[in-house]
Amino acid sequence: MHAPTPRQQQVLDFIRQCLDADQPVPSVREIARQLKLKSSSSAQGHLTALRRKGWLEKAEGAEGAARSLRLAGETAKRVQGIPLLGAIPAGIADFRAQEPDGLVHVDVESLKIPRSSRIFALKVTGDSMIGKQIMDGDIVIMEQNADPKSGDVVAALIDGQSTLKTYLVDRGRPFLRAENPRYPNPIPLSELMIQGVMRMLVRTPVRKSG
Amino acid sequence: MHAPTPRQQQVLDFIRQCLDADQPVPSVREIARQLKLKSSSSAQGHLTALRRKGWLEKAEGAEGAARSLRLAGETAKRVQGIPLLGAIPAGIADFRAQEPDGLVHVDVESLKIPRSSRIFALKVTGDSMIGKQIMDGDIVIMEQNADPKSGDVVAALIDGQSTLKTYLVDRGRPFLRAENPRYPNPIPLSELMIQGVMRMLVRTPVRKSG
DNA sequence: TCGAATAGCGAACACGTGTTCGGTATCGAA
DNA sequence: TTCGATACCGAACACGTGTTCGCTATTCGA
Repeated sequence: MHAPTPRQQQVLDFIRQCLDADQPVPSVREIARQLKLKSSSSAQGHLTALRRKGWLEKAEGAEGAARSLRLAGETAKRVQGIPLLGAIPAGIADFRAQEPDGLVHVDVESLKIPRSSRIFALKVTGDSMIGKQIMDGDIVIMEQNADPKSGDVVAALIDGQSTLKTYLVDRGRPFLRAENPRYPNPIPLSELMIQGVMRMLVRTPVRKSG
Repeated sequence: MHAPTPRQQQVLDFIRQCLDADQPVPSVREIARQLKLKSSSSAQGHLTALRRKGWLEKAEGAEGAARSLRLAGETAKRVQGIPLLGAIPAGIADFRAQEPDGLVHVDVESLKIPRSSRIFALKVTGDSMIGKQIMDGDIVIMEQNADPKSGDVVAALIDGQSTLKTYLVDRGRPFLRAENPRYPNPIPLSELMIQGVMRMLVRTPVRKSG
């Protein structure tokens, strides 16, 4: 990807400035006006150069459409709002009714999860997974209805409470383990309900003030 | 805010669908075509109704501009592509030249970082921060030029290598500590260059196949 | 029964807008 | 020197596009 020339950089800056100000993408003539160009074709030249260099894109099938340019690498489709459920008091049937505590925005594409899967997020409480470097306050993104592999972290429904455990298979027998020496020993996977498999972890450290 | 009628809901759905597919906002006639309307004015009617009810907005000063409608409540772009730098071989001056290994997409708004700050991402290698529950392979999002508070995780330039350390202040004297008993002891913060302060951590566990 | 809201049609106007073409000029590398 | 990239102008074309106007029809309360 070639670097933009200084003049082309000004075009990029202006476009970004418009988007940051929550304005629509500027039109060719708006760009020309901003750069004090007297012809729209001058701006057009910079735009085609930037597209050739890969800094700007058009959505597929939007050729000729107004204000349809896009800054490369800033696509929106990658990101989804994921419902953040505090603790899950009941089974999966209640998922729809469960009021999310908020939304977590995550680059879903990087997870490589099939579109058909439902995704939800949990806020971790307690240190039961400290051995897997999962702390109190972390947010885990879970894929519902996924097959866990041995070693995966899963959310399991135990005594009406959703808790994180490590899913392990030993000689063909699956069981769950809490990654903390203070917690009870292996739990045989009998009638437990696996609610989801962890696909991502997000931590936002507490910000000190002052 | 009045509820949209079923027909108006279809318009909203179509607009959202376009945005999710990373397409530009549909034009009046594109909406008409989608709803199988034979006149653009029909679609226009729904749009004005939706604007009156508060479901759609136009950016200030964008009256009459093409494709400048916006779903209400979806104002600023929450997500940004953050350059992922593998290891930083030299000082901050080289940041611009540093070719990013990729982009990490993160909900920047949740970080509450001022717009003026530069943000970058590092892939963690090694276990030097295991005591802070940071593993090999994790990605940390750093804010450049930020004031670290005691206890913050920072990226510091030591011997031409960027490494993660904990920043601590003891009796007014700042120093760095690696969160791993096997690693050397506290490092006095003399001529060290703090490159950034950790604001977020993202972990994507390795996916087993089969 | 009247009126407002909803839903739709067709036509037309006035610009907005992307795009193309031909032309001039400068600068640095081959 | 020639060539390509960069940079800009002016003009023009062809649609895209938002918007308005007049018209008809249905539905649902008041």
